Amino acid sequence: MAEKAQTAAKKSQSRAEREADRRRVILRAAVEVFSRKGYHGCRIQDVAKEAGVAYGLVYHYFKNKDELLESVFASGWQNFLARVSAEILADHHVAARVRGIVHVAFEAYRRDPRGVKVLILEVGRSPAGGAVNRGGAFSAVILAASEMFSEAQVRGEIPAHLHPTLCATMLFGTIEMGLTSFVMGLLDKRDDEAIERARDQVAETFLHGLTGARPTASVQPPPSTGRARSRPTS
Amino acid sequence: MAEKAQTAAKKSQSRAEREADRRRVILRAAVEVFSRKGYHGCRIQDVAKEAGVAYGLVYHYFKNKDELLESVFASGWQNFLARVSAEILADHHVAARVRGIVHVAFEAYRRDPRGVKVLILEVGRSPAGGAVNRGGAFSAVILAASEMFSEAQVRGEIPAHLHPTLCATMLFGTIEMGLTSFVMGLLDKRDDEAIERARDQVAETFLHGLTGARPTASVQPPPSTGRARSRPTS
Amino acid sequence: MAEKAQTAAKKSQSRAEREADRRRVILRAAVEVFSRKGYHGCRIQDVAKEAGVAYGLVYHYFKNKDELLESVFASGWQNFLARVSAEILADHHVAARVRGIVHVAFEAYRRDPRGVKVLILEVGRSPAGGAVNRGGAFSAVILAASEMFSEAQVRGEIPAHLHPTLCATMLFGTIEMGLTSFVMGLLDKRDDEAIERARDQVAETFLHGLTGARPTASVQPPPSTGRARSRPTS
Amino acid sequence: MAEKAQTAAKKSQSRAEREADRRRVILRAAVEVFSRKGYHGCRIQDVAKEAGVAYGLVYHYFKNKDELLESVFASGWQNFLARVSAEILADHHVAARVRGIVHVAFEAYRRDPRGVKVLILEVGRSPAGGAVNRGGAFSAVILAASEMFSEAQVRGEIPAHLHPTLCATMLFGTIEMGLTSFVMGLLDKRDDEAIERARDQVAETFLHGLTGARPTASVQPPPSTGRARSRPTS
DNA sequence: GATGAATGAGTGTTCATTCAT
DNA sequence: GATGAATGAACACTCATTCAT
Repeated sequence: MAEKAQTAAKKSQSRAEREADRRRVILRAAVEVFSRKGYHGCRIQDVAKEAGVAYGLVYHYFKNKDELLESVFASGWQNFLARVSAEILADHHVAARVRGIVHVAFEAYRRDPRGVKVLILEVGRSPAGGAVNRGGAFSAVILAASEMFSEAQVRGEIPAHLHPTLCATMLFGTIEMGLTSFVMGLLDKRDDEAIERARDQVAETFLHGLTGARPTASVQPPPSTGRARSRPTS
Repeated sequence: MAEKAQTAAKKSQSRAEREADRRRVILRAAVEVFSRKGYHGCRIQDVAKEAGVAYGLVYHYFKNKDELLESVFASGWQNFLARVSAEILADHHVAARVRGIVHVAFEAYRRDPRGVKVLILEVGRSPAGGAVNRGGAFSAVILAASEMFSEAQVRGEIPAHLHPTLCATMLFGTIEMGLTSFVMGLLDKRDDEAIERARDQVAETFLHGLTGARPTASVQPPPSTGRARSRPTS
Repeated sequence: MAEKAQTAAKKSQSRAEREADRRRVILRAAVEVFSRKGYHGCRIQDVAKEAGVAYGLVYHYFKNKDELLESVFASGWQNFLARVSAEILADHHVAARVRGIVHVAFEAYRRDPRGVKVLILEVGRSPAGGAVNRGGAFSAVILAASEMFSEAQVRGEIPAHLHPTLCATMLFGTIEMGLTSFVMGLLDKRDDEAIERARDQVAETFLHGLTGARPTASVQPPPSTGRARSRPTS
Repeated sequence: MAEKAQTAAKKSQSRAEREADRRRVILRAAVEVFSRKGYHGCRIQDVAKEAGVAYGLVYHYFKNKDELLESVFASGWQNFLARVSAEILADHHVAARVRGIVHVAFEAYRRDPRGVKVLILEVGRSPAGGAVNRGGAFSAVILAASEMFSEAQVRGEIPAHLHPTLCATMLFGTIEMGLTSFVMGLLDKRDDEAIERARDQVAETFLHGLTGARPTASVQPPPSTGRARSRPTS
């Protein structure tokens, strides 16, 4: 009887949780496979094999291939988006906020290079109007960052003649290409310290320019709190 | 007589030239279609229709779809590569050279936005090891730029602690995202002046940073010669 | 109850067996279609339609068209090969063995004229180095038969000046053309007795020559055992 | 003027003759290519390249690919057919006539192995009703030979119980497979003496059987005339 | 829910044939 | 006549999606 109860408990717990697990496993596999072969270069079969589940099961959890990619994107992006938004909305000098954003991006890469690769290579570049409506989400960050820069101009933190949107895209462009250096093997992706140094260089160069960039203490405090004070601004 | 001359002219371009034309027409059509629907989203049929030629003719000039994309890339990239290389190898202060590179990139965009779009969205981001071995060509520019920055460090033009390769990728990342702003409609792609302003902002921000960017005279001389003097450096 | 049993039976053959059935159905359809239109003259679609399955299913069971033909060949040939080999290796006078081989061939034809037709017309004659490596299997029989004749020479059963390999090819050539007479409609393929007479004539003519051929009792015992005794040799 | 006349003469001669030459060159190339890759395995392009003429020229001389094959067949077969018919119609003992037929076949092979290969592998085996209506021509020989054997039965030269048509097909089957031994590399195709020995064995075995075959003088007189007398008849 | 066989529309590619020069 | 670019129908093969078990 106890056994039965336990089994029941186990199963009742499973019902909801085990399914969520399955879903996560498949999503994870999709990230792996997408990052290896690209969205168009892989078949559902590959994802299923990678996840260790049956072919058709993928369709139990995801309506179709596009939705799978969108889910990959959503699950990866949401997290990133939330963190970046937090940095953007923080009430710091724009330099600190830029540093925070860069920090978040590189931290995401350190934790999940594959996932970042897919976000960068697959989702980030699908042709406009493509299946994955990433434009919206991506634009959202850009817009938020634009407003941040706009606000910074009002505060007199950055020159008024700069186009805020362009500042925003440039920021993410610099970050992205910095990460792409690792993704494409131009820099050693397993060297944590190199990642940190790259992060600092990206932030400082973006802020002070190639000619005015200054070295920073290589180890930064975690991006959560009190950063603004601990990092000297401009 | 004029008629005869014309006929002669027409015939003189007959064989070889007209074929080269056809090839160019198809290549051009491929750029159009790729830029609209992406490489995977379009069929050879679409390219043929766009070019106004028969289905099979595409295969007369290109071995297969992959080679078509590669040719699109090659024909677009070569030009760009040559111009960028010229800037990189110019014997100017690094700031002037950076401005030159940015100039070339935006000029390319102004002349052929579609082509740049394809280069950026399709070729530039195909998964490593993909059919289009763009890695080589792309890496080549990065390396050349890296050396430029390395040299600039020796000359004391930029700080020694910066990683030259990272500088290079950041530069192209900034440029690319600056262009992507237009490609994705974040900025108005038909406003030539906006393009020029964006160009200047990209260059100046990259050189002097967000905080130190200064306005520039909006009209720049062509990137070929005498730029170093006419543009105040750092 | 009977119903239940039937259902059970149906289910007991479920997984593996039903798939093997499908495979066999497709293979059979391929034989039909190949025999009607030839390998090059038929499309996968035809095979699918003949088999009553969906287009893509053919590719579920066979890697491609070539493999399909090869499978047709293998499945048809293996059986025949085994039977012929048994005759070749039997410890009888060479005349008995020759009769056995002829018997096997004609029997195969009687059972499955279509299959034999495909073997003869399609597989047997594909250009050397073709997709279907039938050469190996075919050569194997020839070689085995050659050795049989060689051995017969040692035993003094046939003249020493004959080239054993040539004897072997001649034997199969005679058989094949004998069958081809039916395949091509020179003789009536539905007349079982005609088939038997032809079989005997082939064997006797091969053994004793055109000039020395003698009539044989038209009905032969099955080729398995005791033949050597029941049939007078040379 | 003389020059002109000569040129004219040259050209007037050419007009008809040079075209016939071209035609022959293409036909010859077709034989080559068919023998190498088979009818279905080669493209018109291959034939043109082999012949050293332009792509489209093939279509000036032959209506289409099928007609090309048919012409190959016709040009090769006609010759053979005529010679075989001559042998069949000769007023000799059937044994002499059989020897003559075998002789003709092997002679054809010695002169043009490639051509024979094509006749055997391609034309001889296309599915009934195929593009190449070889059936008619082939059947014609078979029928003629059948009548020969029929007549021989009336004369008492061979047993009455044999089916004349089957005798005919067997004869050609034996010959064909004998030649196939060379075509497929089972015997050395460059050894002229081996070819002669094979020829004799084929004839003698067919006539007197495996058990009754007797050696023959290896060198035979040319197959044209007076053979009947010079070759001892059974 | 889990499985993988079954389906069939879609598409790259080939190649016989035509035609303008 | 000679050339080879142009045409487009035909077909093998893929793979997302469905469905019976």
